[in-house]
Amino acid sequence: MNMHADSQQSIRAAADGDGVVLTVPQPFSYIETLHYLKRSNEEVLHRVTEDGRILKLLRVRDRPLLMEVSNDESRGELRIRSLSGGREPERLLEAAAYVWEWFGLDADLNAFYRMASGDPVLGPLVARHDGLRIIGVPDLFEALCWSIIGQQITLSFAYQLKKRFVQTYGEAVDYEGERYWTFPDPAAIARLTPDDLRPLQFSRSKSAFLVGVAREAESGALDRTSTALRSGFDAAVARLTSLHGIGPWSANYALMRCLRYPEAFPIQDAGIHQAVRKLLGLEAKPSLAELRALYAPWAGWEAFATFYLWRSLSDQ
DNA sequence: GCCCAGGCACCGA
DNA sequence: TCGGTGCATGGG
Repeated sequence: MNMHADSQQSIRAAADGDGVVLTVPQPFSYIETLHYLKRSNEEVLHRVTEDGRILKLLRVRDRPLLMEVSNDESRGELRIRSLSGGREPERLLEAAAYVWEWFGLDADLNAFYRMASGDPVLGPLVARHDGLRIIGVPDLFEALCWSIIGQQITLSFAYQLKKRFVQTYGEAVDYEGERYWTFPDPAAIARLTPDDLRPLQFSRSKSAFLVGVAREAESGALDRTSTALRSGFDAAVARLTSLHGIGPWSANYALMRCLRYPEAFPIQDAGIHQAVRKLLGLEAKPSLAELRALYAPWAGWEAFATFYLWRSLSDQ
C-alpha cells in the first residue's frame, strides 16, 4: 500500500490517542459514501453499522487489520481506528491511506462540478448528490475480478457470486460475533483450475477468466504502478484488454475505479444506458448517436459522469 | 417462455 | 473493422 503525498498532509494522530484522524477535502459527503457502500446486502468486503460506522478487514503489511471508519461531520474529519490486528502507528497510517484512496479523496470534485453544473443531464445530479466521490477498488486484482464477475448478469447475482468467491477463498477474522473477509489473494486463485469455480455458479468463461487473471497477477505482471498502466490512458486500456476476459467495458471499469483515470468510460454499460433513458424520459434505451452527443461535453470527466449516472439509478 | 442484466470471445465476411 | 452468435444464471 502506498502513501500518497496529499493524504500524508491530512492525517494526524487522534487527540485521545485512539487511532488517526483524516481531514477530508471538500466537498465530501459521508452520507453519499455510506449510500454506495450499503447498496447490497450481500456485500462481504465491508460492513456499515446502524450508527454509520464502516468496518473493513484490510491486509496491512501481510497481516489482517480490522479497520473502523467513523465520521465527525462538524469537523470535516474521519477517524480511523484499529479494532483488531495491531495499533502501531505505521499500520494505522496505512489504513488511513487506504481510506484516502478508497473514497477518492484526491479528486478535484470542484473542477468536475464546474463542467457538470451547466450540463442538462449531469447538472441536476451533481446538485442532488453534492460531495459524492468515486468510491474505488484500490486493489487491481480485486477490481478486475469484480468486473469479470459483473459481466452480463444482474448486479444482485454478481454480488451473490462475489460473496461465494470471497467466502470460499478469502481470509476471515471474527470480531464481536461478526465475520469479516479479505478479497482472495491472487495466489489462492492462481492454483485453481477453472472447474473448481463452476460449483459456485460461475460460467465456464468467468471461471477461466478469473483463474487466468489470478495467474497474471501472481506473476507480478499486474502491478498498479507498472509502466504499461501509467503511460497514459490508451496504453493502459491496451494492457488490460490484452487479458483474456477483459474487454473494453471491464478495462474502463478498472481504470475508473482502481487506477482512477478520469476519462475512463465503460460506455457499453447497461446501467449507464438505463440511467440516461430514465433521466431523459426515453421510451427505449438511447441510441449510440444520442449517447455520443450527450457525453461529448463530458470529455475528460467521463468516470465521474458514470458514477453520478449510476447513483441516479437508486433515486426515487 | 421471453427478455434483460454493470460483456466477452470467437467467427465469418 | 464490423456485425452476428453462444454463453450461464436469475428475476420481472
